[in-house]
Parts: sequence; C-alpha cells; structure tokens
Amino acid sequence: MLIGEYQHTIDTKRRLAIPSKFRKDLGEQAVITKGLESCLVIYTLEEWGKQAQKLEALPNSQADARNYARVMLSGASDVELDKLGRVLIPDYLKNYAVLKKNVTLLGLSNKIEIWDSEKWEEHKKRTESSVGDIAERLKELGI
Amino acid sequence: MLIGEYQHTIDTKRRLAIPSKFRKDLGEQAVITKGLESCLVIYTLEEWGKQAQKLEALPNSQADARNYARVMLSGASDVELDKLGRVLIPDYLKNYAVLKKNVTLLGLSNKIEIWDSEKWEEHKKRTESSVGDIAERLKELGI
DNA sequence: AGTTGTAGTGGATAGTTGTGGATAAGTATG
DNA sequence: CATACTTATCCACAACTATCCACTACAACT
Repeated sequence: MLIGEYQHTIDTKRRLAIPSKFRKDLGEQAVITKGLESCLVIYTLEEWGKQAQKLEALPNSQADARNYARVMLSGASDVELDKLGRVLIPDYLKNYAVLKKNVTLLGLSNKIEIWDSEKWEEHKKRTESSVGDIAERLKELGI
Repeated sequence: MLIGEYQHTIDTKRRLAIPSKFRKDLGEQAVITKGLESCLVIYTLEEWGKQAQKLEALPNSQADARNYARVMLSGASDVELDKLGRVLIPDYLKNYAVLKKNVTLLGLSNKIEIWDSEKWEEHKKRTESSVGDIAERLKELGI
C-alpha cells in the first residue's frame, strides 16, 4: 500500500532495509532514482515501466528530449532486494541525496521517497507550518 | 534492464568492459555505432534491427535524411563480447567520440551510450541545471 | 512473565567484476 | 621468408558485491 513514515539506517556497505510493509509491493526488484529536493525515489518495476516508456517515446531528433532522457535514465538504477529485504544504494545516488546513516522512508502510494532524516525533519517543519497556505493554493488548481 | 551510470576504463588495447548488469541484455554480440553529441551507442542485435529499419525508411529524396542514414549505417560495427564481457572499440569510433582512458557508460533503456567521462560530467551539469525547463517544454509537447 | 516470531542491524566469507598483463595466432610489409 | 605489427585467447590480481549467518529489539500471543 506504500503509506507511512519509517526511520531506518544505511550501514557501512550502503545497504538499506526496506520496511517490511513495503516489500510485497516491490517484490524482488525495484528501481531507484533521483527525486526533487535531493531525495531518492523507489518505484515498483511496474510503475517504472510506465516512466521509461514515456522517455523512450521521446523524439530522438530533439536535443532537449535526448538530454532529458539521458539524465532521467542514467540517474536510475535497478536494485534487487536481498533475502532480508535490503537494497544496495549506488554510490552516486547516495551522494546525490547526501545520505548519511539515518534516513527516513516515506510511502507515497505509488512510490517511496528516501530522505536524509535531518533534512526531512527540517523540510517537514517548514512544510507543515505552511500546509494551510499550500492547501489554499492547490484549491485554486482544483484539488 | 539497461539503466544507470557506470565508470569504466578503456585499456591500451582498446578493450572496454561492459557493466555486468548489461551483459545479459546484450548476449554475446552487439552493434556499436556513432551517436549524437559525439558519443558512441551500443545496441542489442534486436534493437539495432529496429533502428536500421527506421533509417532505411527515411525519405530518400531528402539530402539531410540520406546523410544522416549514411553516417549512422556506415559508422556501425558489430562487436563480440569476450569471455570476460569486454568489447573492442574500433579505432575510428574511439577517435570519433574522442575517448581517452576514462569513459562513462549510460544505460538508456533501449541502448547504451559511451561518453568520455570528462565530457559527460560537463554535459550533465549543463543539462541538469535546465532539466526543469526541459520538462516544461516537453509538457507542451504532451509528454 | 515466557515464548515465539518478525524486523532491523551488523559482520564474515565466498564469489564476481573490472583491470592489467602475458602468451599465442594472425596479418601485413619489406 | 623473416620481421614487425596487430589481434585474439588466456590467466592473475585486487577490489568490490552477494550470500549467508548471528545478534538484538520489539510485538503478539499464550
């Protein structure tokens, strides 16, 4: 179902345990990639397939499209869950999101986000305090 | 699956190790050819078939199309993976892409691109900073 | 409380991967 | 034909990764 917030750790070998509640959704494989606000995103294979198809369909003759696909696809990595439900975070992704030992996993329905715990707390504080304002703005967009 | 970014080296005998995650997709043979932005592209035999078909189908009346097809088709070379999963980069392709020792391999779903590492870093920086703009423009194209 | 089970963390070992070099086989050139 | 030169096959090493097992903490249930 992919909801909830979990505190986990990345060990010295860059392994991260996926919350057990998320495992049946992911199966044995998943795709991890860069997200906005320098967090990481984990997709199910199915969900990633949809994203990849869109990127493959981009016109190869346009430089913009080529570059966009390059960044999006090369930034991703397919990972396997080991017997205990852990994944290996590639070095370049760990660096991108500036992950230290403590990370927070967020279940967001069709994807999972990984944040450095400190950064998430900070971000959450800022966001929650302005959640009313944001709701106002979203209403204007018809949500 | 062909996604992700890998740092490898070309040795003094122009051998390049294919990332092990890519090997099962390629099998024992692959096609390597020129790409845009002076990188190289590796296709599976199957995928190359599709690309070649597209190129052959280009309107023969247009000089641009003809030239593009010429460059792509004549530049191609089929390579075999040795027992350790390495391919031999032909000299003219190595020169075309100005490859030195350190190269970066990009998994782009249906193909693999090979860049000189320095050039890719530079290119990526420029692209990433404008990825938001690109996304906006692509949205206008209905993606 | 005691027991059982599960989840998260940490570490040891065996296997794989990437790289470099050595030797053998093929190709051209004088 | 001999020589230099390139290309293929094979092996060796170091670094990394996967797999396996152990330990602790917590929860649920009896």
